[in-house]
Amino acid sequence: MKLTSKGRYAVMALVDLARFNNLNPVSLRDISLRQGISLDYLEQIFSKLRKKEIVQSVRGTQGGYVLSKKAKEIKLTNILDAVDEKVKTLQCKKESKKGCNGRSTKCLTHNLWDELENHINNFFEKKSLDDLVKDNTEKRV
Amino acid sequence: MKLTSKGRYAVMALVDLARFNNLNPVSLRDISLRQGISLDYLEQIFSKLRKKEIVQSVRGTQGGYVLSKKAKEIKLTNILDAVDEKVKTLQCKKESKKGCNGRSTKCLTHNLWDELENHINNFFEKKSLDDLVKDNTEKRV
DNA sequence: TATATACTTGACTAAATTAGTCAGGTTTAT
DNA sequence: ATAAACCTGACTAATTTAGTCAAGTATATA
Repeated sequence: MKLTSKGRYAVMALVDLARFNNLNPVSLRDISLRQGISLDYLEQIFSKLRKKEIVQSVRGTQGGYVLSKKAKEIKLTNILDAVDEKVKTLQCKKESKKGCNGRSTKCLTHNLWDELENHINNFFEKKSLDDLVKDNTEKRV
Repeated sequence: MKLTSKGRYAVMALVDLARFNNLNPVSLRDISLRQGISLDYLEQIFSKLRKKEIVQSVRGTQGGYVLSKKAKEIKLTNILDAVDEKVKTLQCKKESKKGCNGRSTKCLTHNLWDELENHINNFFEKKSLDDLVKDNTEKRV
């Protein structure tokens, strides 16, 4: 089980953005340089973040991205959701009709994966972008 | 982020095994049929479980597998560890020397992934095979 | 208004991982 | 003897990941 780069990058980029957000739009180029993430890849990621209204774009020179909401209101769930980085533990949900509907001996562990999903999502619900920025500034002070 | 089939199968198979463990060794063929998992794949999985001393094999006719310890003493961590289904959130740990050692602005989110790892592992530490078997028998009664 | 900066979009691809299959074994109860 | 069951290693198709590449559009500013 792993968290993929796309999800990590999205969070890293947004923390970076949030720290400079007060003043001007932040360009992907800057984020790319600071965080060491490919610019082209960042563009893909921000396209998704924009569609989910987590960031807003400002075109043209001196353009870039700004947060659509306050950092406190952006939860990790929102970010990871936006880039399709969901927690998937159950296969049987997809093919809902077959097996795993309580009758058969299959999916002895159905409840377990549900619990796990909740457990993880709970973590993501609690953490806001603001929490992460604070964690970081505290550490450097 | 997803839990792969190997991990799910390992847990499913062991819950199945644990339920019949009292009497005789349980053959992979039976587990394969009951849980709908390919026999060949189960053999790979059980090879790993055996190496980590979670199960013991009994060869020959009427052979199969038995738990090495009591179900209460087998935690989910142990199972998932055995089949290499660890929680991997951080890439930067691998290439330890580069970046992410506190100096650079990289890895603003380092602590976050650590926290997440702990959060998930905590869940796996608490759950024992016995818990899962009980959950299941309770449900059917 | 020319131009550089920066966002926008879609197609493409190499590498890695996953989820197995396949083909051969060896062991042992009956 | 023989069938049931474990044991091992090599192989592979499909999927996912982590990008790259190309060709734009929008706009601040000199």
